[in-house]
Amino acid sequence: MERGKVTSAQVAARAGVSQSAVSRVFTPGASASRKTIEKVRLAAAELGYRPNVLARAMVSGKSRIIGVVVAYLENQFYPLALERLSVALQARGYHILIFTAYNSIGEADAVVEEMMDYQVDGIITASVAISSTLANRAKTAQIPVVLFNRGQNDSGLPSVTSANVAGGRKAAEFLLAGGHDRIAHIAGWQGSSTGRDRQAGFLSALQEAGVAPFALIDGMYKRDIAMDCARDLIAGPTRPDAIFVGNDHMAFAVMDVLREAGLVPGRDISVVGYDDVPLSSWGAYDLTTIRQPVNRMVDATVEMIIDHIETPGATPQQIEIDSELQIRSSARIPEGWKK
Amino acid sequence: MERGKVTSAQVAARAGVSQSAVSRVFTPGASASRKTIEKVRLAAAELGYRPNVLARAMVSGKSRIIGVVVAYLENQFYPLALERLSVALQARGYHILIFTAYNSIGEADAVVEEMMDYQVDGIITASVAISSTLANRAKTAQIPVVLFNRGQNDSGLPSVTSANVAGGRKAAEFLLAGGHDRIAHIAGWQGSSTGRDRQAGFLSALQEAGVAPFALIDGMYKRDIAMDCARDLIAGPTRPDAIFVGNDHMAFAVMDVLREAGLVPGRDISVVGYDDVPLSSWGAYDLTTIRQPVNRMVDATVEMIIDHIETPGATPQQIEIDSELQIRSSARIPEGWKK
DNA sequence: CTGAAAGCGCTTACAG
DNA sequence: CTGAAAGCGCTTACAG
Repeated sequence: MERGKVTSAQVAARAGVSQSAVSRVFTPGASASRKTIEKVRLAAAELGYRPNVLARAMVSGKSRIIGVVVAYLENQFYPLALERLSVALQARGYHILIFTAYNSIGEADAVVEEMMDYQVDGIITASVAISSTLANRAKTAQIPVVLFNRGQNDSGLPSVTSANVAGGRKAAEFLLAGGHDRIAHIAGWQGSSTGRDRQAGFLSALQEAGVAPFALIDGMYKRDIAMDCARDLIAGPTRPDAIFVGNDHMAFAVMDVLREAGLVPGRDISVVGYDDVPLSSWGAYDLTTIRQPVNRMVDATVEMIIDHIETPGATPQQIEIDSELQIRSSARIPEGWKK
Repeated sequence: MERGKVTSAQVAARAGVSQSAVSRVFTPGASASRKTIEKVRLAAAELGYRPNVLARAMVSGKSRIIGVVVAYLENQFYPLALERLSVALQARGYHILIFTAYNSIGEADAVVEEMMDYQVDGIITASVAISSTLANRAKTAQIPVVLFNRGQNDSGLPSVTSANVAGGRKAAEFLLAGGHDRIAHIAGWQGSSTGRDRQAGFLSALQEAGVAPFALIDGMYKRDIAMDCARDLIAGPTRPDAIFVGNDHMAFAVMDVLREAGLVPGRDISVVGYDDVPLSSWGAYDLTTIRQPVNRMVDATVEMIIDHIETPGATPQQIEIDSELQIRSSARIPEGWKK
C-alpha cells in the first residue's frame, strides 16, 4: 500500500482536492467543509498519511520539541523528574530531545547550542548551569530556557527549585532538637546553587543555636567522594553524632559506610539526606530527609516553559517549591516530633 | 548583533558569496576554495550563524534524530542505559527524542507513530514491544527499529538482549549448588520476553536436577507486587529457602520484606536477582544477581541501529550478550564457589 | 570551485 | 470554503 513517505500532495490527488485543502484538514482550527474533511480523511487513511512534523516546523517556526539537558542520571531524582517531564510535556503535545552534559559549563553550552540548531521551542536544563553568554544567545533567538533544580541568580533565568535554604535549616533544626552537638555536613557540590543553599541554611541555623559545625566537606554529589568523607569522619578520635548530607544519593553512601563500620544509623550516628527519592523510603535505608516534591517541581517547570513559549514577553520567575522534613529512622527523633 | 534567526542567505550576503557556497562550507565533504571558506566562516561567526538542522533534515531526508521509547525508569537499569545510549549516540552525531510509554502495545504503537512523524532516522524501544503492524509500517517507511532488552521472535525485528535463558539457568544452578531445595521464583512480567526467558531457564535447570519449584509467581516487574509475593511466601507453614527474583528492582523489595520479618537474606533465605544495577552492589543490599552488561548491550544497540540506518538492506539480527553470575552475600555461597 | 535554480513537505496569506 | 502561489532554510544536481 504505502511505499516510502506519503505526502499531502498524494493525499490531495487521491481525494481530488488541492494540497492546501489536505493541509487544512490536518491543521487544528483551519476551516474546511464537511465533505472535504471526509474525502481527505479517507484518502489519508488509505494511504497511511501523517503530516511531516519537520516540514510543519519549518514553516510554522514551532517544532514542538523541548530540549532537555540532563546529567546525574545515577541519582534517582533525575530519571524520575525526566519521566514526569516527558509525560507532562507529551500530554501537551511536546516532545523531549535529550542531551547529556556533565559538569563543565563549556559542555553545557555546546549542548545548548546544538539544541538550538534543532530549533527547539524551549530548553530545560536539569541540574546544569549555562554561561550568561549562551543565555543571551537563547534570548535573542527567542528560545526560553528554564533551569530545573538549579538557580543562577545573576542570569535572571527562570528557574524552579525547592526551598533549599529553608530545607538546610530544617535539617539542622531537626538534628539540634534531637540533642546532637557534633553535627557534620557532607555538602552538595559547592559549584551548584543547591549545594550552596542547603549548606547556607544548615549553617545559619547552627549559628543561631550557637553550635559550630563538627565538619564541613564538599561531597560533590558523588557517591565515592561521600564514602571517603564518611570514612574520614568516623576515623578520628572523636566522631560526629550526626551528619547532614547534601542529597540522598550521597546519604546512602554514608549509611553504607557507617554500617560497614558496625555503626547503626539513627542510633550511633544520625543521618539526614535531601531529596526523598523513592529509595529513601525503602526498608534498607529508611532515610530521614528533606523532601523535594518532584511532581510539583516538574509541573511548575512545564507550566513555566509553556508559558514562555506561548507568550514570548513573559517575565522570568524564580519559583521555589516548599521542601519539608520527612522523618524516618536514620536519625534520632526528638521528643515530641512525629514520624 | 543577531536578532532572531540568522540564515545562510544573510551569511552569503555578508561574505559576498552565493547561498550555495555558504551551504557547502557547512557541509562536510562539499568542495569550496580556501578563500571562500575563510570569508564564509568569518561572516558566520560575526553573525552567529548555525545551520538549521530541521531544514537540512527536510532536504537530506536525514534528521539525525533517534527516537527512544522508554518505560520503567524507576528500575535503575533503564536510566543507566538511557544515559549511555545518549552519550554514545551523541558521540556519533545523533540525538535522542524521548517518548514514554507504558505496558500496553497500543500505547507503544501510538508513540512510535508519533516518532515517525518527526522523521526520526531510527527507533529504539527499551523494554517495550510494538505490534507487527507497526513494525511493518516502520519497515515500509524505511525506519529501522531495534528492540533493547526485549525480544519479539515473531517480528524478526533486530534486538539486543542479554542471554536470559542462560541467566535463569545460572541462577537456578547456583541455588541448587548451594543445597537449596525449596526454591521459589518471583518471575519477571510474563508478558515480556525477558520475564519468560529467565523463568524458562530457571525451570529447565530445576527440572534437570529433579527439583520442583517451590512456587512460581508473576511479579510483573513491580515493587509492590513483589512485596506482596514475598509476604505470601513467608507467611505459609513452610517457607522457601531461596527466591530467584526476575530482576533486581523486585529483589530489593523482596529483601526489604524479608528483613522486616526478621529474616536475614543469605542466611535464612537466599535471594538472587537479575540485572546487577549499581544499587545491587551497595552495602545495604549486596545482592547476588545475574549481570546484564549494560555497556555492551548499549554498544551493540548503537552499532546495530547505525548499521541499519547507513545500510538500509542490512539483515536484522537478534544479539544476545552473555550474562554472568555476580556472587555477593544475599544468597548462600556453595562450597568452592568464589565471590 | 561556484552560482542559479529546483525541490524537500508543509502552512498561510491572498483572491475568488 | 477553496485553490494557486509564495516561502520556511536548507542541499544538491546542473551548468559554467
